[in-house]
Amino acid sequence: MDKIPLLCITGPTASGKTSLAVEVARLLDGEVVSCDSMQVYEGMPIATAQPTEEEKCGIPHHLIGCVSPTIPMSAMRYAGMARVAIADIAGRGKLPILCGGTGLYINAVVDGLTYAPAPPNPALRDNLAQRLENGEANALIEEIRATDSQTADRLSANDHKRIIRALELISMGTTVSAQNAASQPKEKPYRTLFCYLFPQRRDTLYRNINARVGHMLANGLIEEATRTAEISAIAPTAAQAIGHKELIPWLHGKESLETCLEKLKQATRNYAKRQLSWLRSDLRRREEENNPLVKPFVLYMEDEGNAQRTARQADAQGLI
RNA sequence: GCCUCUGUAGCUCAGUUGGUAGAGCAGCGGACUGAAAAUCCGCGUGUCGUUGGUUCGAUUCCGACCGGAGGCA
Repeated sequence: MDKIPLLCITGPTASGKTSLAVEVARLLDGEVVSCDSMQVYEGMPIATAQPTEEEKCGIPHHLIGCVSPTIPMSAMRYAGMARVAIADIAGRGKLPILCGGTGLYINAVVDGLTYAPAPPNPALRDNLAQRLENGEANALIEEIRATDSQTADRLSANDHKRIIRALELISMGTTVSAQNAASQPKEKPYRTLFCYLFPQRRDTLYRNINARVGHMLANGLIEEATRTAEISAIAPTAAQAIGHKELIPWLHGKESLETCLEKLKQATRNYAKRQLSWLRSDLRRREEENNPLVKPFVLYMEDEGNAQRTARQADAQGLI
């Protein structure tokens, strides 16, 4: 049976993924599935730069603003939702276009990662966090080493999050290494054309980011942040979004608005750099893997006609 | 005009009891498999404001000058 064709568009924030996806969707009769850990949440459309109706140009978009911020999202939960959306779009004879900048979520979908039955365990996490506070990091790493030396070797004593997750898996009778080894399916779930949208120059990207913060401000970022600040039940996951948390010192009168906006821009630049680091390594890996079911290619932000180029690639790949 | 403080990495500042210097942030590179817009790792040569003097040797001590902050007039 033939695999569902999938076009994937990724790149750092403010690289122009959204408009590229819409243009390509119009050329190829597609629908967009957002792959963004924060755009899925409702109530924060400005900070997370969700596409507006005008930007969507009538193209249906999925998995945007559809989850309550009180729910903690995860790569696994997201992947499940995305698979349903992709199957639905393809079932209607349209081309699914996975578009977003959350690399881990993209891989969960494109590579069809599977997960051991080891859901987050809040009580255990609290307990371990407490022990880490008490400076037991090295002891905990030794605990990990007993069953999974490979992971223990790679962990830094400061990487509390990963130490906790490793022990969480062990408490469920598995390990990070075992989980990772088992997660790769024999075959990729889709026939994917994988587009990386990269900046040719870093300062162009940073200029876009700075400008975007200006637009957010003009479009009501402050009102949105104020509203979020009043929601006490917001999950820790959604609370991590860049855009609101940076304004809190100003809302509390501790910092000038100007300072907070600078911080916001800076946090976004730092984030974009991390994305680039992930994406470059992801591209390298896919090129080496040379899997016939996942074809990577690179586009540059500054180039004109990227949509046409993508459409031609999709055609050549038999995606349409 | 006088007095005091101050001038060290892109920014904020440490420091050298005289042997040419180091943190945080920024920036750059990397990692990342049920929190990922999160989390973690690595990378620090800069006329130590300028200019004279003392000294084997000054960014460090002394003088002058220039810039900044404050105080007294």
